[in-house]
Amino acid sequence: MPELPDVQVFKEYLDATSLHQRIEHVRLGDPRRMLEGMSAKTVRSRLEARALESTRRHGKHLFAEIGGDAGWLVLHFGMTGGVQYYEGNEGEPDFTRLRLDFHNGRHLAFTDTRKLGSIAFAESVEEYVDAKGLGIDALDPALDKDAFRELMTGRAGSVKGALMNQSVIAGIGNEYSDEILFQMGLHPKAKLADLREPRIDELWRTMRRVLRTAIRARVDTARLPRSYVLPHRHGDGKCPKCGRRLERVSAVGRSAYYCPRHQKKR
DNA sequence: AATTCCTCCTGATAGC
DNA sequence: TGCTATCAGGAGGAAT
Repeated sequence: MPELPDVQVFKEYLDATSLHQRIEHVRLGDPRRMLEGMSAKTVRSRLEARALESTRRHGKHLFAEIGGDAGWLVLHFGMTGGVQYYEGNEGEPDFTRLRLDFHNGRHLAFTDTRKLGSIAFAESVEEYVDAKGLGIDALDPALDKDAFRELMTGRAGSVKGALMNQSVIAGIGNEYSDEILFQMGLHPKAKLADLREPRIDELWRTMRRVLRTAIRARVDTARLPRSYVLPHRHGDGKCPKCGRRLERVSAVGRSAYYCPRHQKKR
């Protein structure tokens, strides 16, 4: 669920709430395999008595720079992750997996109901991105039309599969790939090889437009343009263009929603 | 190289 | 009420 636009909103939320405050104490809440082998003690020692100084985002990963050249905290949100900054007397949110207690009595909670996210540390953003084999961020200015065309050329398989492949382009998941395909009029199983150059260019423009529009809407479905399928993407949702019932098909191991009238295989 | 299937996790929901 | 099955869909790994 948290895809590029959601994580961008989390980033801006951290920027507005959690920077430059001394971390007095760190608490972990049943993180189990979310620490990828790290001990709770390691997590505490890397954060306590320091502060978060800046943030970056790459694809679906959020990075927070730890003051004193102590590297970066890396958060991945899985399907149910989120962040919440709150006053001391409000009580910890449910499913808090990592909690930073700041000097000013406020707290930052990283919550994740299903624990499919992760907490890690990295020496630098580049080092982490490289180690994980992540592709270029979908909104990286360096991913221009030519670079995108190059990435999409010579690939077998579906458009959806390429968009969702984090080692090709980082940031797009099931929901936003559905929206991009809907805006393109492409079926979830449409093959990349069936797209000619002008359509690839259109895909690049559509991808960027959809992601930027979602960020501008603060990922609030009520604020998305009327022409977007995202708010209708569920069991008995209707196509915003024609009112027809959306269909569901399994594609790239996920449930893809699409309008059978507007989305074709090529 | 790409896709399918399985696993990790938990909560919401539907059906009996 | 309570049990069971299914779905949500990020990502890694194995099999195809």
